[in-house]
Amino acid sequence: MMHWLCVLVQTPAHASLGSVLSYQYPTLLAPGTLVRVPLGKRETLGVVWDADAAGATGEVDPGKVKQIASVLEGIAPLSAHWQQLLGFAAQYYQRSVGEVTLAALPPQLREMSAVQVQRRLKRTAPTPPPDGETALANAPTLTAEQAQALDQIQAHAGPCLLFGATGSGKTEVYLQCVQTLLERGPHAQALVMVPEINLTPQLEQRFRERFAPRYGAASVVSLHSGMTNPQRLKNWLAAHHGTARIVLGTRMAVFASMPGLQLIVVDEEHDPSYKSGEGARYSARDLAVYRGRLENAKVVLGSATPSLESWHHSRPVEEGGRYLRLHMPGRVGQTDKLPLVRRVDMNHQPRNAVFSIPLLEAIRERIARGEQCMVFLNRRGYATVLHCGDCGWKSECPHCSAFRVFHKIDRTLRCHHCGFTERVPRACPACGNPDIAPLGRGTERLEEHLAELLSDVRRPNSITTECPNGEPVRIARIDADTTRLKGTLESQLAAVHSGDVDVLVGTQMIAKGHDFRRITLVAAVNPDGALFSSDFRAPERLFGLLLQAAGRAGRDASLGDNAEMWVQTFQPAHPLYAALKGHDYPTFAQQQLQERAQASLPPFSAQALVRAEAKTQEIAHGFLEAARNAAASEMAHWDGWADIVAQVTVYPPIPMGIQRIANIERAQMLVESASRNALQQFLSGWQSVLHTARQSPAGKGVIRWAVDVDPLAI
DNA sequence: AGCACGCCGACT
DNA sequence: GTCGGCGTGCTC
Repeated sequence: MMHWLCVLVQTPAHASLGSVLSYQYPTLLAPGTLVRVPLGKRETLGVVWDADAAGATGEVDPGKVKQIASVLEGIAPLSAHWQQLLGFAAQYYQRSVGEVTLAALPPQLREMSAVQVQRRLKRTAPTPPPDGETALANAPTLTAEQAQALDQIQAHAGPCLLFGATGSGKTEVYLQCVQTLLERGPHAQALVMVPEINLTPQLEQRFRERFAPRYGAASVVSLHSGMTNPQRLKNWLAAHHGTARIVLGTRMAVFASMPGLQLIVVDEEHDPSYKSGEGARYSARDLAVYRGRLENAKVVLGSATPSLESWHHSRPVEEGGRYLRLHMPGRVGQTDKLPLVRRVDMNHQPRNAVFSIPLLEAIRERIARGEQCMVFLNRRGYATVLHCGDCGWKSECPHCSAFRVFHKIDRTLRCHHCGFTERVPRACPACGNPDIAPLGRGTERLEEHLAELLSDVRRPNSITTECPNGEPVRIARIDADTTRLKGTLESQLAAVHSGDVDVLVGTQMIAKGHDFRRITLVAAVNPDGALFSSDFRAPERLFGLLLQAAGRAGRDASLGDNAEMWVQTFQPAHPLYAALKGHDYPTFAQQQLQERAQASLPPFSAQALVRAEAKTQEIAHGFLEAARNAAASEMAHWDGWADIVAQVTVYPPIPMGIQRIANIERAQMLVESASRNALQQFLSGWQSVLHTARQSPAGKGVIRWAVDVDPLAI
């Protein structure tokens, strides 16, 4: 007697073949069992999802149903909760459940036969028994504020938003939260997520120091895409089998199989890195909240500048809030004084000045005192564009609708979108004028400019004396260009820590996570751009970035009293800067939420985006337009769909911000609804319409299309 | 997505 | 005469 089973396989989202296939096996396999199945001419990894209903009702040709080739013995079936999480993610983000599920498993598992898996499992040394007797590494005593936050987290059933200023000691709260939880039972597990791979090593070190003495070195593992496939498999298995008690990782870790999961921490929850940009465009933060409710695990979202979504969800319960908001305004073990925010009105500065006179003066003073400064500019390279004054030529990228950036260091013009790189022409390629000039400035030019401005300044002899020792000022630059090689970021950061650097110039890269103890001045040279961006989330990001940057200043108590954050702006009266001056996120958030409510923007509405790529803008537009029309003309007449379609607005397609990248034209179309539920239902029905449109003449020439639910950038 | 089959140009 | 280009079509 053969049992029929539903098995998930990895099929692309838009393939005509579904991702849930029927197979046979002599014995009934538990849902969640990993198997190898024949698919076409090859054999592939599959996940048993269910007993086969389609087979039972005769929807598939019985003659076509093949047999499961082998079972991956030794790997326990994935839990029902895990299946539910992946089912939800697939449905919510409009992808096939097979694609999402197989993508959530370690890549190496997909390439291993049952025998190889068996060998691999045997090779894994039996984990050393946890020595429950050894004392934990000394945990610092919590401040009253931290202790209170911890108590409330323990007592509260739903998700918590830990709103804590930079330096308020959020990580210590996470650590102790994890600690209490691990002591609750020998199988309890915690998941801690951070936005970037860069941040995992220091986090791992901190958790290891605290927990390895008691629970063993194997109790803490990381999961992120920077690891080798064998490492990832090893750590995934450790999480799946429960030997790893603490899993640290980036957004992908939200899918880690953790049978004893009891706590999920999402640090820097506002960070856009939690939103995946390809495949299923999931938000690991949102899935963490879903998963927490599903598995009855505690969820802690932490940030000094929460996303407006989370802030809104943590409004008082009486107003409908669903998260508990916990405020930690103080800075631990440091000066209580927050850096003073100073706005420089650039309208009253010499025209085209990059550094205002007072800012430059302030930087000089700091250097003379042996303190460090940090200067931000969110644009790498030397100049944003090369320009010919005679004929008006500009360094456009031939493959993209964007300018190539001038990199002086290797004298190249580089497109930051497609990577196309050429040597800088000697003369204007259009008219031969040898006098082509750089326009706009990036970090490279800023570094050079600053070096000129500070060429007369000499470093002090040591930190303690103010006598110049004759050495010129040292300026370092950290951005994606200087850290391309692995390990360079670490060595550059070390140079800053050791005090070898007086001024650090960089992109937002330097604002995140790193504690520079001797930096007392942080300056944003030209942050105004985000105030006038068409992206309604730009102010939120800017505020977060500036506040985070301000937090880099004065982390050393002995120097903290004069820590300053400088903002050069042409809009000194802008409410964003006013709120920044008061380090007042709540006021800023309230202003923003008011604007969003008035404009019916998220979180007061739900959005999705359909993006299409094609050889021409007309094709991309045509496809989107066809799908849009079909929503109004066809879907509205489907039985019972009129109401749903009526609750949803599909806006006309528009070219994307950067229309063309690497010779591919891109267009997008916004879908909006006051009801998240209606939007969800609409999208699930619309999926087939989009498929049809892709097949129809209008879809001819479309290279790719994708739905992005809850998009971060529009 | 893989991996076939399938029909037209330059090589031992 | 074959090796090989990537165009369309199928996979429980």
